[in-house]
Amino acid sequence: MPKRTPTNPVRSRDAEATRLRIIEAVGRLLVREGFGALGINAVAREAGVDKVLIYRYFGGIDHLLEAWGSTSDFWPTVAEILGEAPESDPAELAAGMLKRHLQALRARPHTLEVMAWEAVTRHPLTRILDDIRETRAEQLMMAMPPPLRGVKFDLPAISALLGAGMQHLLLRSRTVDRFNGVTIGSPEGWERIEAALQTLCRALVESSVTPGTR
Amino acid sequence: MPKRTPTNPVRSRDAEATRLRIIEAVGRLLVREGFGALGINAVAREAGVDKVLIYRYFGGIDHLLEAWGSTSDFWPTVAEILGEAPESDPAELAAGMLKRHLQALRARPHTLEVMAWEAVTRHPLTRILDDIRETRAEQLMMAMPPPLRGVKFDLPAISALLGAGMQHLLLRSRTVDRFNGVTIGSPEGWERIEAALQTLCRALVESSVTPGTR
DNA sequence: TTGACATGTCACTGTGTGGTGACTACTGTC
DNA sequence: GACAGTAGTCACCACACAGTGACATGTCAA
Repeated sequence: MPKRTPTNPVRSRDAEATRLRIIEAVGRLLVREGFGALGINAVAREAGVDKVLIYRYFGGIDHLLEAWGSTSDFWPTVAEILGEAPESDPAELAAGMLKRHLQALRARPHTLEVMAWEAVTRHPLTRILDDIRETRAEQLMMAMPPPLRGVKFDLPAISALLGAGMQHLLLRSRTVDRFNGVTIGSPEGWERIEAALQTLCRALVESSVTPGTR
Repeated sequence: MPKRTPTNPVRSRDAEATRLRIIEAVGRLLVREGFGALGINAVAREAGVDKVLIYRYFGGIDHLLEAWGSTSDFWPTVAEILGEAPESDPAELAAGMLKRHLQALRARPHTLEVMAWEAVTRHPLTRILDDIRETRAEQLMMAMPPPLRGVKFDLPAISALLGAGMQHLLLRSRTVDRFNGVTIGSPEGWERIEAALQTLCRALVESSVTPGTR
């Protein structure tokens, strides 16, 4: 039996650094090519690491993604965009959320790019985002003044609308998809979304977001 | 050399019907699973046809998609949504386009689902949609009253914004992507989009779209 | 120094994919 | 009926992928 000797030089031998390199490779890959390009081989190539190490350290692409999700600054940014401290006035609130969206969009387009990919592909990570959305929606709902609380002013719908951007609602309309009791695709679902969109727009118009203002 | 005899029964022997079955399979697959699931093998499976026939009849997946695009009712619907006959009043126009979007969304969710997929994946078919958008944008631009024509009221940006939905802009922001002279991702690109969005919202608010009205 | 363990490398399997060549069987024309 | 052309079937190739087993080597403690 021939003795096998590695042709490539053995690398750094620093497990923690290697883990980090892998996770960072996930982020780069995700931002550059989206979830579709995410695979064991691709991540291994991007990180300059043998794919066996990915299996050994993370146990597979799903766990690797979870690790990325819990270490990267992606989810906190999402939470921030979705609205950490809701204002009391619904008009201000809607306008504020949209403003945050636009600001984040301008400052960190990669983040929302990944958010959109997530919404489109309905990746397992979607569950995490859904949880964040739901929590934020409840917070916002509770922050409403009593006459508006959850009756006509459809806060969950607005939150969903802004949460991952319109595309989330546009894309998943076919499947029976539920968000905070709104069945996306049903007539009353669309009516609620229409109403929410209108309210949002009114708030935006009345807000301080004007052209040319930075 | 052993004589080869087909184990499966030979099928209908109707080329036109087979072509149609293949094209219809593309539509079903696209609606059900999106562009990501679209492949020679998948289409062949869906159509119940040997993939060799796809190569022979269409010459590959790209040409097959073009054939689907030119025979299905997808693109006419897109053109309709993007606005066939622009109104003269910009507020009416923006509101009308958004109303058409919402109506189409409610009536035919599959169509916009495919549109969104197209926007996300930047599939070769995107070129076709871009052409439609550009044409519509020029039409709308020309239909503007003189004081508004192409100065502050950013019609191409609005058209793009509504064209494939917000997701188009959200997703492709990272790459240097040009639409009607607006470099998506550049500061002035975002400012124009912001302004366009605000104008759109004002138009929507002033339009006849009110909650509960059908 | 020696041994255990962790870290990294290589080789391999199985599966799915896009794509092509070669075969069989049907159909219409002369 | 013989023939050509077309429709359909099968077998195969090269490639990329996810996943696993086995080997080599560095590190650290006893």
